[in-house]
Amino acid sequence: MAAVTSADVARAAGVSRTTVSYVLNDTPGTSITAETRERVRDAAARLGYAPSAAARTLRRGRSDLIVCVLPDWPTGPVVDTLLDHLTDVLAERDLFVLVHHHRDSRALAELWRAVTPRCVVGLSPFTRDDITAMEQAGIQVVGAELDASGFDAGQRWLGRLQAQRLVGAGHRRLAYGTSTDHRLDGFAEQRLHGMQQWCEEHGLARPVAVAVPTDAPASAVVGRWHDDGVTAVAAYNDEVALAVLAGAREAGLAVPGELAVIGVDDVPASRLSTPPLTTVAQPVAAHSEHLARSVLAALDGTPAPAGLGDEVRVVDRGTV
Amino acid sequence: MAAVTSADVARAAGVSRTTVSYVLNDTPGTSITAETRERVRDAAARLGYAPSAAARTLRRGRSDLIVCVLPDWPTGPVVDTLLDHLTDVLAERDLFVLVHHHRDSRALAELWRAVTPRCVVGLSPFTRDDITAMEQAGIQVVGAELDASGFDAGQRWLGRLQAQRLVGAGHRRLAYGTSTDHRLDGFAEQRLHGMQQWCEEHGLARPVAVAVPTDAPASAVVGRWHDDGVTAVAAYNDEVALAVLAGAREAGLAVPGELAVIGVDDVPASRLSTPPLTTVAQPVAAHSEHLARSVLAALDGTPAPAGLGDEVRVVDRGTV
DNA sequence: CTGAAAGCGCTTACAG
DNA sequence: CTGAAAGCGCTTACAG
Repeated sequence: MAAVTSADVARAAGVSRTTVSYVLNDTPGTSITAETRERVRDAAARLGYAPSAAARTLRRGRSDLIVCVLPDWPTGPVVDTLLDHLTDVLAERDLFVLVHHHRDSRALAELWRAVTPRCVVGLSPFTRDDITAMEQAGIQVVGAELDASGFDAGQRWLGRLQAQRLVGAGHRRLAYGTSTDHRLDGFAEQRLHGMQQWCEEHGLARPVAVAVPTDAPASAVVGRWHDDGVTAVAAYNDEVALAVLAGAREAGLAVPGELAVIGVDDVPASRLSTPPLTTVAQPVAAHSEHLARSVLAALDGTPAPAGLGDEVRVVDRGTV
Repeated sequence: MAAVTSADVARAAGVSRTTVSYVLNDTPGTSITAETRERVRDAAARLGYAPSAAARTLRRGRSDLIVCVLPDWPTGPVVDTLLDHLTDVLAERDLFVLVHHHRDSRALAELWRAVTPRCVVGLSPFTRDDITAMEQAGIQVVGAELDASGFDAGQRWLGRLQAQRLVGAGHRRLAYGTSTDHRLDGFAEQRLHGMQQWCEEHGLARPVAVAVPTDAPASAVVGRWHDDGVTAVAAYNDEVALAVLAGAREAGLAVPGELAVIGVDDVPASRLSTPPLTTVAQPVAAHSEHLARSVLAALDGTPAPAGLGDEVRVVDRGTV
């Protein structure tokens, strides 16, 4: 509640606001007596001076803030890693990362009335309108692929890889187990799509998606798959895969003998099931590095780094 | 990069900046011609005018931003729920929530040079210094218990409850399985402490904590416990409990016959193990509500809501 | 080596 | 019903 300004500090130290600013910002090229410096610092500390971020930002014409926009996904270790790395890298330039959990309730544009960051980083593609609004507000935009196509391709690749692995193990009749969390529909669609593409290219029947609740063993779904002659399931993620696995156990189906299962994410729990889960691991470290480099490139006006290779890999364990 | 200001809009619309501000902010009590209003809005849209958040904040003397400080914990569904609810509640007052992932690398105080929110919400207790710095910067502070004592008591309660449940099932020799993730040490200590307190109060041997890696079945640890005569394990959380469970299976110990296990969190995966995991569920909805109310109270200057009751409860399933 | 002054872009009494 | 002017708190040429 204080509201101590640089003028108060100046008065208390018996100098001008100019000097206060120079001292407190360590402005180079100004030689101010050690004694004066100390007087200023003392006064600032004594009064509990905290410069106004708004005034600073207004005057300098740019902010030291980077906002990272998180889509409406469940957060977890992957996003954590991304964010931590970004924060570390940007800390070296005295920049701060703040995270916005974007929900559809309010347009993103509203946010820029409350804060104008130097740069906005998106983890999923922005809409054209959002991009326009940010650019007009003088905000740099960095997206994991601004057009959705690269982003989607990455997702499809996961599905392709799952299909490939399953069929490589001799399966011909595949099913897809998707999540009941609708926030993930966009991903699930692309991953399923990739799997279907791959199957089509290899002359296999088109796999169908079934929603698998993850709050209980999915024995009913598993039973139906078995009745339909399905011998292998690609799951949207490890959580779904684990529910399928538990369902198979309840239904008395041998894994991988009677039903093969492959997940995505390589979460810690995937090593704990019996048998341990075969899954597809996403290259989190590479993604983090790429994102950080992209932001730096945008900030420096240098060309964006090349797109990420498809460094996704299958972690072979016991369910395929 | 544009840099369209309200002056540009005023010029384009043939009015003063005053009028632009009135129209664009729907300032009540000003009767401006419908025709003028339209001219202003048109000009703003045509030029892509985005008001400067910094100038707005500086002039009005307060920001529409709330920063939520997240300690260095792994994020997950619980934190998500908290944040989403807070964002929803504050959206009704045209306030925005931004999240700061706090890492020890930089002092929190540095952040207030880049942004000055109206209010900061902490999910874990702040240090005295941090609180002072925020108050001096004119920022309101809301903490889940500003002094750590209430916070710690809640954690200890979890440990007490686990002990109580285990002993209620007839066990006399208990062990504690803690996490290897050191970010959680603070919690783990308190939870263990609570369990030890309870045991002491009931004349039982003091349980010892053992770190349980969660990236593989914990058969070695389980074997040692068994050799020591331990018949029941309280786990730091479900992830640890699941590793213990998998270890018991590998070691050929019957659960709960030869080894009882109880977790904390009630994560989805806890329903999928065999047997399904007995665990302690934290009242996330109640916590969210309480946090949101606390922030509102701070904003309105009304008294803070009463502390949260200990609405933690045991979810009985198959491992005790 | 230090200070007086301008100006960042907005909002809001105050005049007319 | 609309505009000219002040001022939020800072930084930074510019003078001295």
